[in-house]
Amino acid sequence: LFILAYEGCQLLDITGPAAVFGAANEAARRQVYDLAIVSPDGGAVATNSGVAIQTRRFGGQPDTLLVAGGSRGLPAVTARTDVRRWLQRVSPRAKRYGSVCTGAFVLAAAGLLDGRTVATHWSAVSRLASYRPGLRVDGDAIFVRDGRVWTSAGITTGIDMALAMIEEDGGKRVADRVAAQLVLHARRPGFQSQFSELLSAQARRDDPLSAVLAWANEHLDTLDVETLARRAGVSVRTLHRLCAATQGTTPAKLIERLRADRARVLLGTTALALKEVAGRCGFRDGAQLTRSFARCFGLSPRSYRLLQGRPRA
DNA sequence: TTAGATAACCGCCAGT
DNA sequence: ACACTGGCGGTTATCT
Repeated sequence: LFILAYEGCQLLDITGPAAVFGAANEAARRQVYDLAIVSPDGGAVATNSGVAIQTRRFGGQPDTLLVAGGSRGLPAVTARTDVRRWLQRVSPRAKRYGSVCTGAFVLAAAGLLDGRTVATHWSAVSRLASYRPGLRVDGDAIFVRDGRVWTSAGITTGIDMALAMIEEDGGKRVADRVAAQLVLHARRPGFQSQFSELLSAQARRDDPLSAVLAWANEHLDTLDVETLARRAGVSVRTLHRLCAATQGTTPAKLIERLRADRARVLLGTTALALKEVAGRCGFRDGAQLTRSFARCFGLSPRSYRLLQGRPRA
């Protein structure tokens, strides 16, 4: 199992999955995964946080190959023809390959994502979609599996994806045990919105709200506090208490957050008019969306879109 | 911007 | 006694 690192890549994209596979080895009491961190030139590689990791030069045939994301170092790796050629040679024979975060650009540059549906960091969704023709980006998922190709969204979602790989290899029980070992209270499925991460991260403990929140996220139109309470099978009063205790917030704020999250995805990945975006997220109108968006993110939908349109990883 | 209308919030208390 | 729930109603926030 190889993870491709490079100068300026994201440290957690490497250490997150590495910790998960390492924990799987410990749980199994034998080396199920033979982990190697590789890089274009080998040796010590400085990650974006300044922490250096030891690597060896790429080469050989992995059964699983993951590419870490990064911002500064990304152009340099994607430009390396020797790395691209190696990726193109080993990926057809790998059991699976994929990326974490913006690592998708490295695979895309090698043409290995053509015709696939993939995930990447939310700030890079539109840029990746236009990077190669015939590449579809799911801007909402935290990770996507398309055949042998696994791609995950921002940073920590690499951990969730690694767990899903372990589940594929060793079954649900093994994956659950690894998750428990790492004190990840609940594993997140790939289709979960990357913008609801805050909510779902809070909902990791098996609290009674996580299920109803997932439902809420699919029914953002016609949703209000009373509907949510009915769905949860409790009174409005109790729903308030549950929200305060488990999420540290109120039901209406939770709903608003889900709506604003959805709006952020649509604004970043589509050219839909504000009014249309508002409608799809359950806001009454554009003005409502603008106010709510500002409350949640501190800027207007329009400003957000302008920022999105200016590529910067 | 303002005001009247509506929805959400939460302390309190009684019931289970 | 304890833990929890649900309804009431005044206050506050948000919407139109």
